[in-house]
Amino acid sequence: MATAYSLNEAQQQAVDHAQGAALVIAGAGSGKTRVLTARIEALLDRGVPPESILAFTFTNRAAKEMRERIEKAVGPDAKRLWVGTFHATAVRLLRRECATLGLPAGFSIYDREDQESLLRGILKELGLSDAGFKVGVVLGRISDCKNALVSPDECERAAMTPFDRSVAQCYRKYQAGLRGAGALDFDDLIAESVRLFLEHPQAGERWSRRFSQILVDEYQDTNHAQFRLVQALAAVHGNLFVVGDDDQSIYGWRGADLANVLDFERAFPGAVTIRLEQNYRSTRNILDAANAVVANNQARKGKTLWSEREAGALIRFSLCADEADEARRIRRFLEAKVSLGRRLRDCAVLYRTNAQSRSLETELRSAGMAYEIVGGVSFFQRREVKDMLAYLRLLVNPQDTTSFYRIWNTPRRGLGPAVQAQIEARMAAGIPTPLDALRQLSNEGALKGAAKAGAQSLLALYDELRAHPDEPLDQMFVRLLEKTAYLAHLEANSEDDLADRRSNVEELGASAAAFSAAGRGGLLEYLSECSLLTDADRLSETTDRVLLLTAHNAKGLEFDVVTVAGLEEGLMPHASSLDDPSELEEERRLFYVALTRARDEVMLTAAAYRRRFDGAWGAQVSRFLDEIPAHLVEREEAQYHSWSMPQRPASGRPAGPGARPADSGQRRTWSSSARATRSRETEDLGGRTYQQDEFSQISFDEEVPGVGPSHGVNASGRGETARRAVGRRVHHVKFGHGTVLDAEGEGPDMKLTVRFTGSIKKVLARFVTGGSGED
DNA sequence: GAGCATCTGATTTTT
DNA sequence: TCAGATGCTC
Repeated sequence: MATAYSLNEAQQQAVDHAQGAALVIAGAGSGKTRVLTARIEALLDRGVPPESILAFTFTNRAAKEMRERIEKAVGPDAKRLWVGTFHATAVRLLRRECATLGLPAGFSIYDREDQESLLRGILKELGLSDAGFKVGVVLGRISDCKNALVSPDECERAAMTPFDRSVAQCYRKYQAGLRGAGALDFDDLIAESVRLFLEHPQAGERWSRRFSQILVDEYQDTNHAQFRLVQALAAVHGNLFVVGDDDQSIYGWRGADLANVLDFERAFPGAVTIRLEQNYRSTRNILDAANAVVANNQARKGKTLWSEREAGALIRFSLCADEADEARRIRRFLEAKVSLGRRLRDCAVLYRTNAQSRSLETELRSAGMAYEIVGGVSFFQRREVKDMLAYLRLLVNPQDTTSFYRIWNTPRRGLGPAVQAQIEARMAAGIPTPLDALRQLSNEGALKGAAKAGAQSLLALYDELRAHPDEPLDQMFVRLLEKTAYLAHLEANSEDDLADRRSNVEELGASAAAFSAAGRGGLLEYLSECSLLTDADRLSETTDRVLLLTAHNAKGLEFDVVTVAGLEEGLMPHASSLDDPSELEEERRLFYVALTRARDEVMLTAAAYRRRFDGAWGAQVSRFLDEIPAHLVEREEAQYHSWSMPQRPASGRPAGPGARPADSGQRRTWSSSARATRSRETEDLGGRTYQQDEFSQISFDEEVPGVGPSHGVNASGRGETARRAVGRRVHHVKFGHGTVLDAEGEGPDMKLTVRFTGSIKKVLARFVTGGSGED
C-alpha cells in the first residue's frame, strides 16, 4: 500500500458513517481494507463494545490480517470481536445453537470429497449411477438449491421432468444422509444459520441484538443465502456496512449474486452509498489498461479508477511457443526483475486453471528458483491427512458414517463390502452408528476370519482413544499414530511419495500441537478449523519466493510484479464461458482482478500451443489483450510471417461443449505446419539449453478472412429445455441474477418462475441468460 | 478380501 | 496425463 497514512475524503466518510446501512463501492486498490479496519477502530472509540462487532471477510487469511491490524491499534480487546469468513462465523454460531437446531454438538463438516462419497452411494442405491447422473452435476444442482435456500420439498415441487425429479430425490436422500451422519456441508453452514433466524426467531433476535454492527467485505461475492443471513443479523438495528466492487465479482458460478450489490439500496432503504475511486496501488499504465478492459462489460455500475502514481512501465506481452517456453520466459522475466532489485516475494504468477501450474513448477524447479504454489490439492485434502482427521472426527461424532468407512479398513483389517452390508442392515433396523452396529455383529459372533479379528482391533482402538477424551491434542495424535500403526501402513503402501506423506502426517501433528498450545480450543475446534482452512490461509509470509496461484486465489492480494499466464481464447476467457455473455463478463472481471493485483509491473503471456490432457492445441491470443489500448502494451513477439492457412488438427475429435479453444472465432491463429516444426524442435532440444531466439520466428496471421470473431462457440448445440431449467442460475437484464424455481413450456416461450433477490417473478425464458432454456 | 490390470473421465474457478 | 473407480483373478 502506498503512502496513504491519512484517509481521503471518501474513505473518511465511510469510516465516520454513523448508523444504518452503507454500501461502499471500493475499486481495486482503493484502500478498502484500511477503511474497514479504521471503521472498526472508530466504532470501538465511539464506545461500541468489541463483542458487538461482527465482520465477515472472504478468506480466513483476510480475517487474520484484519484481526491483527485491529489488535495492533486497540490491543487485546480485539480478540473479542467476531471476524471471520461466512463459513467460519456460521460454525461458531451453529456450535452454540446446535441444540436449538437439533444438530449434534459434534457435527462434522463435509468437504467436497465427503460429499461425493455420500452422493455416490445414493446414486448407486437409486440405480442412477449409469444414467448420466454425474456426481459433480448433481452436487452442483444441490448446491445451487442450498445457495438459493430451496429445500428438497421445494425442489421436488418445482421438478418438471424425470431428470429434475431424480435430482430432487437425490437432494432429499443426500440431505437425510447428512443428517443421519450428523454432518453439514459447506452450503449447509450458511443455510442452517439462516434457518436459525427463520425458525427460531427468539434465538435469532438474541444474536441480532448481540451484534450491533455488521460489516461485510467482498460483498459482491455473497450469494442469496449469505445475503439473507446478513439481512437477518442486521434486522434489529440496521447497522450494516458492506464493502464491495461489482467489477471484481468473480464467483457467480458459486452462486454469488451481484444483485446483492446492485439492489442494496432497495433492500435497505435509506442506505448510503460511498464510492472509493482513487487507487493507491498501481501505476497509471496498469490502471488505464484495467479500466479499459472492464469498460467492455455491460453489467456494471460503472466507475473509473484514477491514480496519482506515475505512468510506470508498459505492460509487456510475450507470445510463447508453448507452455514450456512460456514458463521459461516468465522465469527469465522474474530473474531480470530480481537482478534489478526486486524480491521474489513481491512477485506472483497468476493463471486461470490450477493445471497450468505444472509447467511453471517444472521450469522453476529445474532453474532452482524458489516458488510456492497456492491451491490445487490442498494440504487438508491429502489422503493421509484426511485419514487421520477421519479418525479424530469419528471420536467427536460417532454417527459420521463417511469418516467411519474411510478408516475402518485403513490400515487393512479385512473389512469390506460383506460386513458393510451387515452394518447397513443393522442401521436400517435402528442402530444409530456404524460402530455400534459393528460392535453388535462382533459380540454376536456374526463375523468370520479376518473380519472378526479386524473388527475387534478397530473397536479396541476406538475404545482406547475414547478413554482419554481430555488429553491435549498432541498426545491424542501420538496415541492415534501409535495405535493405528499408521506410519507402518504408509510405508507398506507408498512408493516414492513416502517421505512427502510422512511429513504431511507429521505436519498435521505439529499443527494440532500448536493449536492446542495456543489455547485455541479442543478437538472439536481444531477439526472445525481444519475443515475451513484452505491453502491460501497457510501461506508463509517470510520466505523469499515467487507465488504461483489462480487469479481467483489472488483476490485481495497485491504484488509489485504480476505475470498473467495463458492469455488465450479458451483459457482466459475460459472455453466454458464463451457461449454466455454474462459468463464472459465474469471472465473479463477475472482478468481485471488479475491486472489490478500489480503495483508496478505486469507481464502477460500466451502460448501458441498448449499441451492438454488429450493432446496439444493451438489457440488464439485472448480477446482481452486487444481490449488493452495498444499504446500501453509492449509486445515481445514476432515479426510478421505468412504461414499457411490455419488448419484444425486432423483427428476427428468430438466437438462437444468445452471443446478446444480453436473452435471459437479465428482472429489470429498459428498454422499447424509451424506447430509441427516447433514441437519437433522442442523435443529435439533434449537436455541442452533452450534459446529464446529459437522461437522468435513464431508468427501469426491477422484477421483470417471469413472466420470472424465470434462469441458463440456452439450456442445452438446446447438445447437445454425446461427439464433442466429448475434450480439453474439465470440472469435477467433488469432483475439481475436469480434461481429458477419452476418452468413450464419449451423453448424461448418457456415460462420461468425465478427467485431474484428479494422477489419471485415469472419471466419468459427468452429474457434471461445463463443456462435456463434457449437464450 | 487383496492385489493387480484396465478403464474412464476430468481441468474452471473454492468457502 | 493421471488419479480414482471398476473389474477380474487368486
